Amino acid sequence: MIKQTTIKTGAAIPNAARMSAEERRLQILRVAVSLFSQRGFGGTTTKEIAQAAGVSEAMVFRHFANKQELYSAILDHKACSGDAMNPEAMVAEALQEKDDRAVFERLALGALEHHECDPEFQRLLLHSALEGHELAQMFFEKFVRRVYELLGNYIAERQSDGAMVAMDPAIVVRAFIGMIIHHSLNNNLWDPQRHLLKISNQDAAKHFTDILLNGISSKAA
Amino acid sequence: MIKQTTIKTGAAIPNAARMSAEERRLQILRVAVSLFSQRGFGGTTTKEIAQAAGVSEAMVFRHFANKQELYSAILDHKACSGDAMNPEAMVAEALQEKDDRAVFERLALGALEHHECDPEFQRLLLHSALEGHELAQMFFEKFVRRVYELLGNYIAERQSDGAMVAMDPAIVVRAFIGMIIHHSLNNNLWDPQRHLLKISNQDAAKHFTDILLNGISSKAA
DNA sequence: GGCAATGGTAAGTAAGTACTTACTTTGCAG
DNA sequence: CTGCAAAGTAAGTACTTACTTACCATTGCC
Repeated sequence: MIKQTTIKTGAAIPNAARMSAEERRLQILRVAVSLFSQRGFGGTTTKEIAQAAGVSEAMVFRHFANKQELYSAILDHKACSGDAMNPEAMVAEALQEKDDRAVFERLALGALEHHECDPEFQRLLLHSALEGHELAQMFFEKFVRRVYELLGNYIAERQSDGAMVAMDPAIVVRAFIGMIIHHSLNNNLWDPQRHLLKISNQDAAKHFTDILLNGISSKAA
Repeated sequence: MIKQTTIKTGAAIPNAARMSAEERRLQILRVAVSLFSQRGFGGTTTKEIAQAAGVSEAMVFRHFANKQELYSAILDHKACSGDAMNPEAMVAEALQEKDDRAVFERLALGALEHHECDPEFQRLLLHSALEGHELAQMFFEKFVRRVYELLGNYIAERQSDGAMVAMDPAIVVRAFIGMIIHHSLNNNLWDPQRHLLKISNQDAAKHFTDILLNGISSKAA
């Protein structure tokens, strides 16, 4: 006869097994990511996090000293566990071969795919930027700045090659990043049903690159 | 002898005069705009709003039934009292004359200037979009959609004129709006010190239009 | 000058909020 | 089997929150 576990208290899932500390920590982190990205820091209560994780509130505070530390742990986790967080590696060979199209298109596609398969990240980042959290600033300094330098240097190089018209590279980078980020933001935040524009990431990356590299004016003009 | 008003209770400014209902309502609205744009809906307390307005909390609730209504009133006020909220009028003549440069540059400059002189608006809009407030959706439907249609139709027309290469107009619009919005967002949110890019609105509008219309590839290529 | 209407407040209340304490259960090494 | 550390909880605490009530003060009007 199987010894029925005494279910006095309502765990979220009846079969919810006892977890190791690390498992539980990660699980709390995961549900907190989801909640914070939906409602922001101020809009999410520790009680909700605990309920979503199927544990009591006390467990949240055993694993994280306070709400702020939980929030920081999340941003740390998200910002550092970067899969698509290494732009240099992503376009290294294209840079060497001076394959303009490959450089821009690959970067664009990388970003678009990343935002698509992890939409929470963008929301989380926006929330923390609006709330003035230091880690948003850190992400900006550590990642965005690098992309500006990487792309900016490449553009400067291609300009002196005579392959691109003279213009502050930073403006070009801003224009290109703007297309990509704004497109992701539309997909994730403003227009998730894609009423205004429904397009695959491949096509988006291709067309944004087309616009940047070739412009939309006809060659005949 | 001037009859000294009995200052028992601490109004923010000692000389704070008694206001008419409408004045007070607008004043509360103004300070609430500032606070909500800084901290968001959940992050702002009615007590803070009252203190910033130099009145008791009860006054806030005399003028607005509850916090949500105050928030709605703000978004209403911001979205409707549109000065730069009429894109059609802004570029009407340029559209008729088919002056591509004027159409895009004027629209860009209008948006950039608006975002610069009213940075709270962008923050407020982002907060409400993240929090899923219906008025963010409404703004999107009422304003953004109109810009897409306006610009999209114009681009389609110019394409059939043979003046622009064939490409889904919506993609072009998204690319262009992306440059502008993302630039404003950088200036207002991510990089207010302009470390990455310091440029006047005129130059930004001009260069973004350059990139969109002409592309950055040299004509010699 | 009296007096109603209106601008304004102090002091609540009930329901949260983040966070704690004191306690119970469970797996597992010896 | 046993004891003990670690996973877990119920029931708090001290404080804040949105919102209310019952009352005061100033103003313009007759």
